[in-house]
Amino acid sequence: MSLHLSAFGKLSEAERNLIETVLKKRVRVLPARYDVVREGDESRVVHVVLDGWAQRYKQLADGRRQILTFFVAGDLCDPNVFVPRTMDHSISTITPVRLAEIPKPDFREMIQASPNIAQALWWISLVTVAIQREWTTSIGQRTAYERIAHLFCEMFVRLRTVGLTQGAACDFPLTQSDIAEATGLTQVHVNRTIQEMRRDGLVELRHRQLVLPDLDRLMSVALFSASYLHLDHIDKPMLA
Amino acid sequence: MSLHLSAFGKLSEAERNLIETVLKKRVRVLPARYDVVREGDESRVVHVVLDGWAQRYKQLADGRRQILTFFVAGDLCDPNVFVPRTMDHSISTITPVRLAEIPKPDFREMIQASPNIAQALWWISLVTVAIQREWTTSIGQRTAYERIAHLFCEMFVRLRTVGLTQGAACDFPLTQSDIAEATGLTQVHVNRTIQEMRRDGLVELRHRQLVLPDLDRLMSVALFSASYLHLDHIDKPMLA
DNA sequence: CGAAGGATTGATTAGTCTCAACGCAAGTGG
DNA sequence: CCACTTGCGTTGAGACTAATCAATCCTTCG
Repeated sequence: MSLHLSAFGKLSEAERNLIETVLKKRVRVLPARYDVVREGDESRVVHVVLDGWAQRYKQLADGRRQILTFFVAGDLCDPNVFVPRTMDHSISTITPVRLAEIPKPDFREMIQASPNIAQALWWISLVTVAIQREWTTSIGQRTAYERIAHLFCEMFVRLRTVGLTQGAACDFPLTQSDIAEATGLTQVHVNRTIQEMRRDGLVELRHRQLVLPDLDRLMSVALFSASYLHLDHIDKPMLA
Repeated sequence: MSLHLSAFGKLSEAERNLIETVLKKRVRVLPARYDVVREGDESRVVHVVLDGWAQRYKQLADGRRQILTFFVAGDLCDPNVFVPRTMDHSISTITPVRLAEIPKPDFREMIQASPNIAQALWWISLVTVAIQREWTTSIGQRTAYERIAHLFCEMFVRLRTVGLTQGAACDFPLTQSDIAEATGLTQVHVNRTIQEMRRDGLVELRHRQLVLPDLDRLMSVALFSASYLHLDHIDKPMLA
Protein backbone atom coordinates (compact mmCIF):
# COMPACT_ATOMS: atom_id res chain seq x y z
CA MET A 1 0.00 0.00 0.00
CA SER A 2 1.23 3.41 -0.86
CA LEU A 3 0.39 6.17 1.52
CA HIS A 4 0.64 9.77 0.60
CA LEU A 5 2.55 10.73 3.70
CA SER A 6 5.06 7.94 3.20
CA ALA A 7 4.99 8.45 -0.55
CA PHE A 8 6.96 11.62 -0.07
CA GLY A 9 10.24 11.14 -1.88
CA LYS A 10 12.68 11.95 0.86
CA LEU A 11 11.74 9.57 3.62
CA SER A 12 14.01 6.91 5.00
CA GLU A 13 13.04 3.33 5.63
CA ALA A 14 12.85 4.08 9.35
CA GLU A 15 10.52 7.01 8.78
CA ARG A 16 8.27 4.94 6.62
CA ASN A 17 8.08 2.32 9.30
CA LEU A 18 7.26 4.89 11.90
CA ILE A 19 4.37 6.08 9.79
CA GLU A 20 3.10 2.57 9.21
CA THR A 21 3.16 1.90 12.93
CA VAL A 22 1.24 5.02 13.79
CA LEU A 23 -1.29 4.17 11.10
CA LYS A 24 -1.95 0.71 12.41
CA LYS A 25 -2.58 1.86 15.93
CA ARG A 26 -6.26 2.59 15.55
CA VAL A 27 -8.15 1.44 12.48
CA ARG A 28 -11.89 1.62 11.98
CA VAL A 29 -14.00 -0.01 9.31
CA LEU A 30 -16.89 2.15 8.22
CA PRO A 31 -19.92 1.39 6.06
CA ALA A 32 -20.65 3.23 2.83
CA ARG A 33 -22.29 6.65 2.98
CA TYR A 34 -21.29 7.20 6.57
CA ASP A 35 -20.40 10.53 8.15
CA VAL A 36 -16.91 10.62 9.58
CA VAL A 37 -16.83 14.26 10.63
CA ARG A 38 -19.51 16.86 10.45
CA GLU A 39 -19.27 20.58 9.92
CA GLY A 40 -19.08 22.22 13.31
CA ASP A 41 -17.35 19.28 15.03
CA GLU A 42 -14.08 19.81 16.82
CA SER A 43 -11.26 18.02 15.07
CA ARG A 44 -9.48 15.69 17.47
CA VAL A 45 -7.90 13.05 15.33
CA VAL A 46 -6.26 12.90 11.96
CA HIS A 47 -7.95 10.59 9.46
CA VAL A 48 -6.21 8.59 6.80
CA VAL A 49 -8.10 6.52 4.28
CA LEU A 50 -6.51 3.09 4.02
CA ASP A 51 -9.01 1.61 1.67
CA GLY A 52 -12.14 2.69 -0.18
CA TRP A 53 -13.41 6.11 -1.27
CA ALA A 54 -14.55 9.06 0.82
CA GLN A 55 -15.40 12.69 0.19
CA ARG A 56 -15.16 16.12 1.64
CA TYR A 57 -18.24 18.28 1.17
CA LYS A 58 -19.90 21.45 2.23
CA GLN A 59 -23.55 22.13 2.62
CA LEU A 60 -25.29 25.48 2.29
CA ALA A 61 -27.95 26.53 4.76
CA ASP A 62 -30.69 25.52 2.34
CA GLY A 63 -29.30 22.07 1.67
CA ARG A 64 -27.39 22.53 -1.57
CA ARG A 65 -24.30 20.37 -1.41
CA GLN A 66 -20.89 20.73 -2.97
CA ILE A 67 -18.39 17.92 -2.96
CA LEU A 68 -14.94 19.46 -2.55
CA THR A 69 -12.67 16.53 -3.10
CA PHE A 70 -12.57 12.77 -3.14
CA PHE A 71 -10.28 10.71 -0.93
CA VAL A 72 -8.79 7.41 -1.98
CA ALA A 73 -6.37 4.98 -0.35
CA GLY A 74 -3.51 6.87 1.24
CA ASP A 75 -5.20 10.23 1.48
CA LEU A 76 -4.93 12.23 4.62
CA CYS A 77 -8.29 13.90 5.17
CA ASP A 78 -7.43 16.69 7.59
CA PRO A 79 -3.79 17.71 7.63
CA ASN A 80 -4.64 20.38 10.10
CA VAL A 81 -2.84 19.24 13.23
CA PHE A 82 -1.47 22.32 14.86
CA VAL A 83 -4.33 24.73 15.03
CA PRO A 84 -7.33 23.73 17.09
CA ARG A 85 -10.48 24.50 15.20
CA THR A 86 -14.00 23.50 14.39
CA MET A 87 -14.49 21.85 11.03
CA ASP A 88 -15.84 24.08 8.29
CA HIS A 89 -16.87 21.11 6.17
CA SER A 90 -17.90 17.48 6.47
CA ILE A 91 -16.28 14.22 5.57
CA SER A 92 -18.12 11.05 4.74
CA THR A 93 -17.48 7.72 3.13
CA ILE A 94 -18.69 6.76 -0.31
CA THR A 95 -17.83 3.08 -0.28
CA PRO A 96 -17.05 1.08 2.83
CA VAL A 97 -13.78 2.49 4.14
CA ARG A 98 -10.92 1.30 6.27
CA LEU A 99 -9.87 4.38 8.14
CA ALA A 100 -6.86 5.07 10.34
CA GLU A 101 -7.44 7.50 13.18
CA ILE A 102 -4.37 9.16 14.61
CA PRO A 103 -4.80 11.15 17.80
CA LYS A 104 -3.32 14.58 17.32
CA PRO A 105 -0.68 14.20 20.06
CA ASP A 106 0.64 11.06 18.39
CA PHE A 107 0.72 12.83 15.10
CA ARG A 108 2.56 15.81 16.49
CA GLU A 109 5.08 13.56 18.14
CA MET A 110 5.74 11.84 14.84
CA ILE A 111 6.21 15.20 13.13
CA GLN A 112 8.60 16.41 15.77
CA ALA A 113 10.57 13.22 15.58
CA SER A 114 11.35 13.75 11.91
CA PRO A 115 11.82 16.90 9.87
CA ASN A 116 11.29 14.83 6.75
CA ILE A 117 7.87 13.75 7.87
CA ALA A 118 7.11 17.36 8.74
CA GLN A 119 8.07 18.27 5.24
CA ALA A 120 5.90 15.52 3.87
CA LEU A 121 3.01 17.04 5.76
CA TRP A 122 3.69 20.42 4.21
CA TRP A 123 3.76 18.77 0.84
CA ILE A 124 0.36 17.20 1.45
CA SER A 125 -1.09 20.55 2.46
CA LEU A 126 0.37 22.02 -0.67
CA VAL A 127 -1.20 19.42 -2.93
CA THR A 128 -4.51 19.70 -1.10
CA VAL A 129 -4.83 23.41 -1.82
CA ALA A 130 -3.58 22.95 -5.34
CA ILE A 131 -6.31 20.42 -6.01
CA GLN A 132 -8.88 22.71 -4.51
CA ARG A 133 -7.71 25.52 -6.75
CA GLU A 134 -7.96 23.30 -9.78
CA TRP A 135 -11.52 22.41 -8.84
CA THR A 136 -12.42 26.07 -8.49
CA THR A 137 -10.97 26.66 -11.93
CA SER A 138 -12.75 23.67 -13.34
CA ILE A 139 -16.16 24.67 -12.09
CA GLY A 140 -15.59 28.31 -12.93
CA GLN A 141 -14.21 27.94 -16.43
CA ARG A 142 -14.66 24.51 -17.92
CA THR A 143 -17.79 23.34 -19.71
CA ALA A 144 -19.78 20.42 -18.36
CA TYR A 145 -18.02 18.06 -20.72
CA GLU A 146 -14.60 19.33 -19.78
CA ARG A 147 -15.35 19.29 -16.08
CA ILE A 148 -16.37 15.69 -16.03
CA ALA A 149 -13.47 14.75 -18.25
CA HIS A 150 -11.15 16.61 -15.92
CA LEU A 151 -12.49 14.81 -12.90
CA PHE A 152 -11.94 11.48 -14.61
CA CYS A 153 -8.37 12.45 -15.47
CA GLU A 154 -7.56 13.61 -11.98
CA MET A 155 -8.95 10.58 -10.25
CA PHE A 156 -7.35 8.23 -12.72
CA VAL A 157 -3.92 9.78 -12.29
CA ARG A 158 -4.25 9.85 -8.53
CA LEU A 159 -5.34 6.24 -8.45
CA ARG A 160 -2.48 5.33 -10.70
CA THR A 161 0.08 6.86 -8.38
CA VAL A 162 -1.15 4.62 -5.60
CA GLY A 163 -1.27 1.57 -7.83
CA LEU A 164 -5.03 1.30 -8.06
CA THR A 165 -5.40 1.17 -11.82
CA GLN A 166 -5.26 -1.82 -14.10
CA GLY A 167 -4.13 -0.66 -17.51
CA ALA A 168 -6.68 1.86 -18.71
CA ALA A 169 -9.21 0.78 -16.10
CA CYS A 170 -9.95 1.47 -12.47
CA ASP A 171 -12.67 1.04 -9.91
CA PHE A 172 -14.86 4.06 -9.84
CA PRO A 173 -17.62 3.88 -7.26
CA LEU A 174 -19.10 7.34 -7.79
CA THR A 175 -22.72 7.61 -8.82
CA GLN A 176 -23.76 10.15 -11.41
CA SER A 177 -25.24 12.17 -8.56
CA ASP A 178 -21.86 12.23 -6.84
CA ILE A 179 -20.27 13.45 -10.03
CA ALA A 180 -22.99 16.07 -10.29
CA GLU A 181 -22.38 17.35 -6.78
CA ALA A 182 -18.66 17.48 -7.42
CA THR A 183 -18.89 19.36 -10.69
CA GLY A 184 -21.72 21.73 -9.89
CA LEU A 185 -24.04 20.17 -12.46
CA THR A 186 -27.30 18.30 -12.20
CA GLN A 187 -27.44 14.54 -12.23
CA VAL A 188 -29.48 14.60 -15.42
CA HIS A 189 -26.98 16.71 -17.23
CA VAL A 190 -24.11 14.55 -16.03
CA ASN A 191 -25.92 11.56 -17.46
CA ARG A 192 -26.34 13.15 -20.86
CA THR A 193 -22.79 14.42 -20.91
CA ILE A 194 -21.31 11.04 -20.06
CA GLN A 195 -23.35 9.51 -22.85
CA GLU A 196 -21.77 11.99 -25.17
CA MET A 197 -18.32 11.03 -23.91
CA ARG A 198 -19.15 7.41 -24.53
CA ARG A 199 -20.20 8.19 -28.09
CA ASP A 200 -16.91 10.01 -28.54
CA GLY A 201 -15.08 6.89 -27.44
CA LEU A 202 -13.39 8.65 -24.54
CA VAL A 203 -14.97 6.90 -21.62
CA GLU A 204 -16.46 3.58 -20.69
CA LEU A 205 -18.24 3.65 -17.37
CA ARG A 206 -20.53 1.02 -16.00
CA HIS A 207 -20.87 -1.21 -12.98
CA ARG A 208 -18.56 1.11 -11.06
CA GLN A 209 -15.72 0.48 -13.47
CA LEU A 210 -14.10 3.29 -15.40
CA VAL A 211 -12.11 2.68 -18.55
CA LEU A 212 -10.29 5.48 -20.34
CA PRO A 213 -9.30 4.05 -23.71
CA ASP A 214 -7.44 7.15 -24.80
CA LEU A 215 -6.18 9.02 -21.77
CA ASP A 216 -4.10 11.44 -23.79
CA ARG A 217 -7.04 12.56 -25.84
CA LEU A 218 -9.19 12.81 -22.74
CA MET A 219 -6.56 14.92 -21.01
CA SER A 220 -6.39 17.20 -23.96
CA VAL A 221 -10.14 17.78 -24.23
CA ALA A 222 -10.24 18.30 -20.46
CA LEU A 223 -7.35 20.75 -20.62
CA PHE A 224 -5.80 18.58 -17.96
CA SER A 225 -2.25 19.13 -16.88
CA ALA A 226 -1.03 17.00 -14.00
CA SER A 227 1.39 19.62 -12.74
CA TYR A 228 -0.94 20.77 -9.97
CA LEU A 229 -0.68 17.34 -8.37
CA HIS A 230 3.03 17.93 -7.78
CA LEU A 231 3.87 14.30 -8.37
CA ASP A 232 7.53 15.22 -8.73
CA HIS A 233 7.80 15.00 -4.95
CA ILE A 234 6.40 11.53 -4.86
CA ASP A 235 8.14 8.20 -4.94
CA LYS A 236 7.83 6.16 -8.09
CA PRO A 237 4.40 4.55 -8.21
CA MET A 238 4.35 0.96 -7.15
CA LEU A 239 4.35 -1.48 -9.99
CA ALA A 240 1.14 -3.44 -9.78
CA MET B 1 -1.17 47.86 10.07
CA SER B 2 -2.45 44.45 10.83
CA LEU B 3 -0.67 41.55 9.28
CA HIS B 4 -2.20 38.15 9.06
CA LEU B 5 0.86 36.39 10.38
CA SER B 6 1.14 38.72 13.32
CA ALA B 7 -2.63 38.83 13.69
CA PHE B 8 -2.52 35.31 15.07
CA GLY B 9 -3.85 35.47 18.59
CA LYS B 10 -1.03 33.82 20.48
CA LEU B 11 1.97 35.87 19.53
CA SER B 12 4.06 37.83 22.00
CA GLU B 13 5.20 41.37 21.51
CA ALA B 14 8.69 40.08 20.69
CA GLU B 15 7.35 37.74 18.03
CA ARG B 16 5.35 40.51 16.44
CA ASN B 17 8.43 42.66 16.33
CA LEU B 18 10.43 39.89 14.75
CA ILE B 19 7.84 39.59 12.03
CA GLU B 20 7.77 43.32 11.43
CA THR B 21 11.54 43.38 11.10
CA VAL B 22 11.60 40.56 8.59
CA LEU B 23 8.86 42.25 6.63
CA LYS B 24 10.68 45.53 6.37
CA LYS B 25 13.85 43.97 5.06
CA ARG B 26 12.94 43.97 1.40
CA VAL B 27 9.94 45.93 0.18
CA ARG B 28 9.02 46.54 -3.44
CA VAL B 29 6.47 48.91 -4.87
CA LEU B 30 4.69 47.51 -7.89
CA PRO B 31 2.39 49.15 -10.43
CA ALA B 32 -1.17 48.01 -10.99
CA ARG B 33 -1.82 44.97 -13.17
CA TYR B 34 1.71 43.68 -12.79
CA ASP B 35 2.75 40.03 -12.67
CA VAL B 36 4.50 39.08 -9.46
CA VAL B 37 4.88 35.37 -10.10
CA ARG B 38 3.96 33.35 -13.12
CA GLU B 39 2.77 29.78 -13.40
CA GLY B 40 5.82 27.62 -13.92
CA ASP B 41 8.21 29.87 -12.02
CA GLU B 42 10.22 28.50 -9.15
CA SER B 43 9.15 30.00 -5.87
CA ARG B 44 12.12 31.56 -4.10
CA VAL B 45 10.66 34.17 -1.83
CA VAL B 46 7.57 34.57 0.26
CA HIS B 47 5.37 37.51 -0.67
CA VAL B 48 3.32 39.55 1.72
CA VAL B 49 1.01 42.31 0.55
CA LEU B 50 1.56 45.38 2.67
CA ASP B 51 -0.75 47.65 0.80
CA GLY B 52 -3.09 47.46 -2.18
CA TRP B 53 -4.92 44.56 -3.82
CA ALA B 54 -3.53 41.56 -5.69
CA GLN B 55 -4.90 38.32 -7.02
CA ARG B 56 -4.05 34.69 -7.52
CA TYR B 57 -5.24 33.23 -10.80
CA LYS B 58 -4.95 30.29 -13.09
CA GLN B 59 -5.10 30.21 -16.82
CA LEU B 60 -6.22 27.34 -19.00
CA ALA B 61 -4.29 26.38 -22.11
CA ASP B 62 -6.78 28.25 -24.31
CA GLY B 63 -6.64 31.44 -22.29
CA ARG B 64 -9.69 31.19 -20.07
CA ARG B 65 -8.80 32.71 -16.72
CA GLN B 66 -10.03 32.00 -13.24
CA ILE B 67 -9.24 34.26 -10.34
CA LEU B 68 -8.73 32.09 -7.28
CA THR B 69 -8.49 34.61 -4.51
CA PHE B 70 -7.83 38.24 -3.80
CA PHE B 71 -5.07 39.47 -1.53
CA VAL B 72 -5.33 42.57 0.58
CA ALA B 73 -3.04 44.19 3.12
CA GLY B 74 -1.52 41.61 5.40
CA ASP B 75 -2.07 38.62 3.18
CA LEU B 76 0.69 36.15 2.67
CA CYS B 77 0.54 35.03 -0.96
CA ASP B 78 2.51 31.79 -0.88
CA PRO B 79 2.74 30.15 2.52
CA ASN B 80 4.59 27.31 0.92
CA VAL B 81 8.05 27.60 2.43
CA PHE B 82 9.22 24.07 3.03
CA VAL B 83 8.66 22.22 -0.18
CA PRO B 84 10.52 23.43 -3.22
CA ARG B 85 8.20 23.53 -6.17
CA THR B 86 7.21 25.28 -9.32
CA MET B 87 4.15 27.51 -9.10
CA ASP B 88 0.91 26.03 -10.39
CA HIS B 89 -0.73 29.43 -10.62
CA SER B 90 0.11 33.08 -11.10
CA ILE B 91 0.00 36.11 -8.87
CA SER B 92 -0.43 39.66 -10.04
CA THR B 93 -1.35 43.02 -8.67
CA ILE B 94 -4.67 44.74 -9.21
CA THR B 95 -3.88 48.14 -7.77
CA PRO B 96 -0.39 49.45 -7.13
CA VAL B 97 0.98 47.28 -4.34
CA ARG B 98 3.59 47.59 -1.66
CA LEU B 99 4.98 44.09 -1.37
CA ALA B 100 7.33 42.52 1.15
CA GLU B 101 9.62 39.81 -0.18
CA ILE B 102 11.03 37.42 2.35
CA PRO B 103 13.77 35.06 1.17
CA LYS B 104 12.82 31.53 2.13
CA PRO B 105 15.86 31.00 4.39
CA ASP B 106 14.93 34.06 6.42
CA PHE B 107 11.41 32.87 6.66
CA ARG B 108 12.45 29.42 7.81
CA GLU B 109 14.73 30.90 10.40
CA MET B 110 11.88 32.95 11.77
CA ILE B 111 9.66 29.89 11.93
CA GLN B 112 12.27 27.87 13.69
CA ALA B 113 12.88 30.64 16.16
CA SER B 114 9.29 30.57 17.33
CA PRO B 115 6.77 27.75 17.59
CA ASN B 116 4.04 30.34 17.82
CA ILE B 117 4.96 31.82 14.49
CA ALA B 118 5.09 28.33 13.07
CA GLN B 119 1.59 27.81 14.34
CA ALA B 120 0.52 31.10 12.85
CA LEU B 121 1.79 29.85 9.52
CA TRP B 122 -0.28 26.69 9.85
CA TRP B 123 -3.26 28.82 10.65
CA ILE B 124 -2.75 30.86 7.51
CA SER B 125 -2.53 27.72 5.41
CA LEU B 126 -5.70 26.51 7.02
CA VAL B 127 -7.60 29.67 6.22
CA THR B 128 -6.21 29.72 2.70
CA VAL B 129 -7.64 26.29 1.88
CA ALA B 130 -10.84 27.07 3.67
CA ILE B 131 -11.35 30.13 1.51
CA GLN B 132 -10.57 28.13 -1.59
CA ARG B 133 -13.14 25.54 -0.58
CA GLU B 134 -15.73 28.21 -0.05
CA TRP B 135 -15.03 29.58 -3.52
CA THR B 136 -15.46 26.15 -5.03
CA THR B 137 -18.76 25.85 -3.23
CA SER B 138 -19.80 29.30 -4.30
CA ILE B 139 -19.15 28.75 -7.95
CA GLY B 140 -20.56 25.25 -7.86
CA GLN B 141 -23.77 25.92 -5.98
CA ARG B 142 -24.63 29.57 -5.67
CA THR B 143 -26.52 31.56 -8.29
CA ALA B 144 -24.88 34.55 -9.95
CA TYR B 145 -26.58 36.90 -7.52
CA GLU B 146 -25.52 34.88 -4.51
CA ARG B 147 -21.96 34.45 -5.76
CA ILE B 148 -21.38 38.14 -6.18
CA ALA B 149 -23.07 38.88 -2.88
CA HIS B 150 -20.88 36.27 -1.23
CA LEU B 151 -17.74 37.79 -2.68
CA PHE B 152 -18.75 41.19 -1.37
CA CYS B 153 -19.37 39.72 2.09
CA GLU B 154 -16.08 37.89 2.19
CA MET B 155 -14.00 40.82 1.09
CA PHE B 156 -15.81 43.21 3.37
CA VAL B 157 -15.31 41.00 6.40
CA ARG B 158 -11.67 40.40 5.55
CA LEU B 159 -11.07 44.09 5.06
CA ARG B 160 -12.79 44.82 8.32
CA THR B 161 -10.52 42.49 10.25
CA VAL B 162 -7.53 44.45 9.01
CA GLY B 163 -9.17 47.77 9.70
CA LEU B 164 -9.77 48.77 6.11
CA THR B 165 -13.45 49.55 6.28
CA GLN B 166 -15.13 52.79 7.23
CA GLY B 167 -18.54 52.00 8.62
CA ALA B 168 -20.46 50.21 5.90
CA ALA B 169 -17.99 51.29 3.23
CA CYS B 170 -14.64 50.19 1.90
CA ASP B 171 -12.34 50.71 -1.04
CA PHE B 172 -13.09 48.16 -3.68
CA PRO B 173 -10.83 48.43 -6.72
CA LEU B 174 -12.13 45.43 -8.66
CA THR B 175 -13.57 46.02 -12.10
CA GLN B 176 -16.68 44.16 -13.15
CA SER B 177 -14.43 42.01 -15.33
CA ASP B 178 -12.39 41.06 -12.28
CA ILE B 179 -15.54 40.08 -10.46
CA ALA B 180 -16.57 38.07 -13.50
CA GLU B 181 -13.30 36.15 -13.60
CA ALA B 182 -13.54 35.45 -9.90
CA THR B 183 -17.10 34.19 -9.98
CA GLY B 184 -17.06 32.29 -13.25
CA LEU B 185 -19.52 34.64 -14.91
CA THR B 186 -19.29 37.05 -17.81
CA GLN B 187 -18.68 40.71 -17.33
CA VAL B 188 -22.03 41.53 -18.87
CA HIS B 189 -23.91 39.28 -16.52
CA VAL B 190 -22.03 40.67 -13.53
CA ASN B 191 -23.08 44.13 -14.60
CA ARG B 192 -26.74 43.19 -14.80
CA THR B 193 -26.64 41.33 -11.53
CA ILE B 194 -25.03 44.20 -9.67
CA GLN B 195 -27.70 46.51 -11.02
CA GLU B 196 -30.25 44.17 -9.55
CA MET B 197 -28.47 44.26 -6.21
CA ARG B 198 -28.51 48.04 -6.34
CA ARG B 199 -32.24 48.04 -6.99
CA ASP B 200 -32.65 45.73 -4.02
CA GLY B 201 -30.80 48.25 -1.88
CA LEU B 202 -28.11 45.77 -0.91
CA VAL B 203 -25.11 47.30 -2.57
CA GLU B 204 -23.77 50.62 -3.64
CA LEU B 205 -20.74 50.36 -5.85
CA ARG B 206 -19.19 53.15 -7.83
CA HIS B 207 -15.90 54.89 -8.19
CA ARG B 208 -14.15 51.88 -6.63
CA GLN B 209 -16.09 52.37 -3.42
CA LEU B 210 -18.30 49.65 -2.04
CA VAL B 211 -21.04 50.36 0.44
CA LEU B 212 -23.10 47.61 2.03
CA PRO B 213 -26.01 49.36 3.69
CA ASP B 214 -27.45 46.18 5.17
CA LEU B 215 -24.68 43.66 5.67
CA ASP B 216 -26.87 41.25 7.60
CA ARG B 217 -29.40 41.01 4.83
CA LEU B 218 -26.64 40.68 2.25
CA MET B 219 -25.05 37.87 4.23
CA SER B 220 -28.32 36.08 4.44
CA VAL B 221 -29.10 36.26 0.73
CA ALA B 222 -25.52 35.19 0.01
CA LEU B 223 -25.79 32.30 2.47
CA PHE B 224 -22.62 33.71 3.95
CA SER B 225 -21.29 32.36 7.19
CA ALA B 226 -17.96 33.74 8.32
CA SER B 227 -16.93 30.56 10.09
CA TYR B 228 -14.70 29.43 7.24
CA LEU B 229 -12.49 32.46 7.82
CA HIS B 230 -11.60 31.13 11.28
CA LEU B 231 -11.45 34.57 12.75
CA ASP B 232 -11.55 33.09 16.23
CA HIS B 233 -7.78 32.67 16.01
CA ILE B 234 -7.23 36.26 15.18
CA ASP B 235 -6.53 39.20 17.44
CA LYS B 236 -9.28 41.73 17.89
CA PRO B 237 -9.51 43.91 14.82
CA MET B 238 -7.83 47.23 15.18
CA LEU B 239 -10.16 50.06 15.97
CA ALA B 240 -9.95 52.52 13.14
C1' DC C 1 -9.62 67.31 -26.40
C1' DG C 2 -8.94 62.73 -27.58
C1' DA C 3 -8.04 58.10 -26.18
C1' DA C 4 -8.80 54.18 -23.45
C1' DG C 5 -10.77 51.48 -20.08
C1' DG C 6 -14.81 50.45 -17.96
C1' DA C 7 -19.93 50.32 -17.52
C1' DT C 8 -24.34 49.85 -19.63
C1' DT C 9 -27.86 48.32 -22.86
C1' DG C 10 -30.20 45.38 -26.34
C1' DA C 11 -31.16 41.26 -28.99
C1' DT C 12 -30.37 36.63 -29.55
C1' DT C 13 -28.72 32.03 -28.47
C1' DA C 14 -26.67 28.24 -25.98
C1' DG C 15 -26.08 25.49 -22.15
C1' DT C 16 -27.91 23.72 -18.34
C1' DC C 17 -31.77 23.04 -15.17
C1' DT C 18 -36.38 21.44 -13.80
C1' DC C 19 -39.91 18.35 -13.55
C1' DA C 20 -41.62 14.10 -14.44
C1' DA C 21 -41.70 9.60 -15.83
C1' DC C 22 -39.81 5.19 -16.84
C1' DG C 23 -36.34 1.29 -16.89
C1' DC C 24 -33.31 -1.80 -14.92
C1' DA C 25 -30.78 -4.41 -11.51
C1' DA C 26 -29.86 -5.88 -6.99
C1' DG C 27 -31.39 -6.78 -2.54
C1' DT C 28 -35.10 -8.06 0.97
C1' DG C 29 -38.81 -10.13 3.22
C1' DG C 30 -42.49 -13.19 3.16
C1' DC D 1 -38.37 -18.10 -4.99
C1' DC D 2 -41.17 -14.45 -6.14
C1' DA D 3 -43.26 -9.64 -5.22
C1' DC D 4 -41.72 -5.50 -3.64
C1' DT D 5 -38.68 -1.92 -2.67
C1' DT D 6 -34.89 0.92 -3.47
C1' DG D 7 -31.18 3.13 -5.76
C1' DC D 8 -29.39 4.43 -9.91
C1' DG D 9 -29.48 5.44 -14.80
C1' DT D 10 -32.04 7.09 -18.89
C1' DT D 11 -35.30 9.87 -21.60
C1' DG D 12 -38.36 13.83 -22.93
C1' DA D 13 -40.27 18.49 -22.99
C1' DG D 14 -40.01 22.93 -21.67
C1' DA D 15 -38.19 26.85 -18.94
C1' DC D 16 -34.64 29.84 -17.60
C1' DT D 17 -30.05 31.45 -16.38
C1' DA D 18 -26.25 33.12 -18.15
C1' DA D 19 -23.37 33.61 -22.48
C1' DT D 20 -22.52 35.94 -26.82
C1' DC D 21 -22.17 39.63 -29.93
C1' DA D 22 -22.31 44.26 -30.73
C1' DA D 23 -23.12 48.97 -29.79
C1' DT D 24 -23.10 52.99 -27.10
C1' DC D 25 -22.12 55.76 -23.18
C1' DC D 26 -19.30 57.39 -19.36
C1' DT D 27 -15.28 58.77 -16.95
C1' DT D 28 -10.71 59.47 -16.21
C1' DC D 29 -6.51 61.00 -17.54
C1' DG D 30 -2.61 62.29 -20.44
